[in-house]
Amino acid sequence: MSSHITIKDIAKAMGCAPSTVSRALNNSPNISPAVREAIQRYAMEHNYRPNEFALSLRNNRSNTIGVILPQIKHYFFASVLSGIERAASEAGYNIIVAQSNEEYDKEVAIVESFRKAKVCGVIASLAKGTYDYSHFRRLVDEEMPLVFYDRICTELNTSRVVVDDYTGAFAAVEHMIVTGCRRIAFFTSPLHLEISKNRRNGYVDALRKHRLEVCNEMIVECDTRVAARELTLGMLKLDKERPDGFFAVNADTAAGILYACKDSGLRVPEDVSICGFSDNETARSTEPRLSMVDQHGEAVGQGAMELLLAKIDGDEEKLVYKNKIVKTSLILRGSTRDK
Amino acid sequence: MSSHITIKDIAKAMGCAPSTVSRALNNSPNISPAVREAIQRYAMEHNYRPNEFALSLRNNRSNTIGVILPQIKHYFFASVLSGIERAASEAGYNIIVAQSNEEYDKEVAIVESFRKAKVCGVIASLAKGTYDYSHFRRLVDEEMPLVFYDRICTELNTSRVVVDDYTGAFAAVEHMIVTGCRRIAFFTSPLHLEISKNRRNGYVDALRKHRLEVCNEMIVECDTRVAARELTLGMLKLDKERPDGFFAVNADTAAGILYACKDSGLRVPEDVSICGFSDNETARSTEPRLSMVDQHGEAVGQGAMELLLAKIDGDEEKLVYKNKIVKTSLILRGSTRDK
DNA sequence: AAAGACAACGCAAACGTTTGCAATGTTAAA
DNA sequence: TTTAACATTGCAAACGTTTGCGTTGTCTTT
Repeated sequence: MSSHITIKDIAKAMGCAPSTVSRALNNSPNISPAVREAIQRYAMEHNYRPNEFALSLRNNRSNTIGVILPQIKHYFFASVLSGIERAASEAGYNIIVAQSNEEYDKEVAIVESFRKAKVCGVIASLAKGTYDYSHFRRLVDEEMPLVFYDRICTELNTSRVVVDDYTGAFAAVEHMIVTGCRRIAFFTSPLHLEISKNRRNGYVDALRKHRLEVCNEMIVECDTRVAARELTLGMLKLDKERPDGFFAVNADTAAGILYACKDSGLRVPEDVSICGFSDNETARSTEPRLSMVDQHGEAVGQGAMELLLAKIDGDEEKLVYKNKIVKTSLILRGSTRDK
Repeated sequence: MSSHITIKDIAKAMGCAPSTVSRALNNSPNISPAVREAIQRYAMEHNYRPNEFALSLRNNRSNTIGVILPQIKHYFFASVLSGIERAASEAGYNIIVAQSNEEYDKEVAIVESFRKAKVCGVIASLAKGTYDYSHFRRLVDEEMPLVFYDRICTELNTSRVVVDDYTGAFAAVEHMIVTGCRRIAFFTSPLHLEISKNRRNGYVDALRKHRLEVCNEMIVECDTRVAARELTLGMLKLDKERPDGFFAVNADTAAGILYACKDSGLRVPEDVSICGFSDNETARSTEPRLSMVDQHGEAVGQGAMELLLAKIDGDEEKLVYKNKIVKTSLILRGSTRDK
């Protein structure tokens, strides 16, 4: 009883051929209005739903988009996924989701499973350990629409969505300068990463614009809370030369800095300003709460989906790759001073 | 060239019928070993992959499991999704993911889309606004394997995975008692929710076990940081009667309590102990960091997947519904005292 | 009135599998 | 040597669609 009605059933009931039913349901002009309406009404009444497998088999493509995330639990990626899901849902696509757990092998396996599932597009962010891109290259060779976000692959000609790291960092650092900071330290993740470079450039250019010295000792590779705490305590002992502002690559690091400052008896933001990249729950949970650069993960996800749809739908545009840069915004909270 | 090879292609190449190829690849005993091996070798060499659509069409079921989340961005749900993804991947299933955004209408639409996609099972957690369960009831009526997690539906006969709220709360409160607390307040989400009731019971029973008074003024409905802060400030003014311990329904609330205590000049944990339910980033970001009950979201996800697979695979077991209760664990950090 | 045009519909193949059954060929038993 | 049994393979239908092409039938045109 629950078994779904098919086009053949309708054809039998209406005394016509399946092809007629198909055309009627697809509003083909070759079907007389009377018949068409009768068929459509019957289909409606009997809650006809086309069988997706049959459609997929015939069109050789599913109605599905594959999404690869390095880690689902990570707030930024969860946000991106949320944005993708929303956009996909609006466009009538399903998404199948898989996480690489930052493992290259898993990433390769995922790509393979997506090919098997014949998804009609892939949205991906690279695992940290991925240096070989041949699995993605195969997708590109097969003309599978592919969009990278955040951790993009610069070797491949695909659309990309990235966060405006440079401008975000620039704005944050400039805000600290304008509100009185003169010696701003920068805690960064490894500088071979694209995002680190861009954020560093933003930091440096903001200093230069305001004619502040760019001092190499102020730029340190440090992106965990524990390390940040230690490092900060050391830097604050510099007494006269101590930083009066910190710009951190992520919220955890910023939190470590914050607590080190408080331990050192410094007031935040009166004595020291702190600002970080990548807003998340952590930044909203300290006291004072941390001023942060918001990456707008959901916008990234939505942008990726839009680019992907453009490639899926577009015909001649299929070969044109576009980049989208999602603007960040500076969320001012208690760890920086007001103007 | 990239177009995949089919069974027919192999048949043509080997000079036999497609059915023979099919049987050979499926290791049917009716095929002579020589032919079978030749075919398998050919298939292997030509990287044959069965067409999933054709399989799905024939079997009338996809190789996919639908997952419904209230909010992907929420840490607990992201953790659950991560667990589901891992388990599904190991079992060879794809997952399609959709979020209800706590909206009833969206949830209904998702269920419908899952039916269209003919997923072979559904894992779901209810949206807050869902009081009518007919969309899920339809799934059950159609014998679609269905498992609820966390926000379960008690009206329907399905497998369920829940967190052991009672024991988790009991353990947390008992720990505070054992380490010296005598007046413990409980900040809870609305008590009509199942989880609230269970946690309250754990709280009450722990007090009773240790012959402490259960005082109604100590149980307050409050589950946001801002409200918690206000409320705590008020309670701490009770001077002699002030609480010396707080148990909060979530991390945000616990953070609000923490900062109110510090504002009041009380030391945590020396003067006041604080413990919360649902560990997440927030709890790891305060100073001191918050002792929390960890819900083991990934275990919840994995458990849900296991129950679902049991229903999908099991034959006579298909109608047996099982419950799984995931044990919590108490993570002791700086907001409670040691024994 | 005959022929052409056109509207409306049906036939059948195709997408890639699986599987019940029939059709071979081979071997063993009588 | 005949027959039965069995191993091996092929045929064809089925899953639910879509679509090119052929077939009707009606209407307009000359």
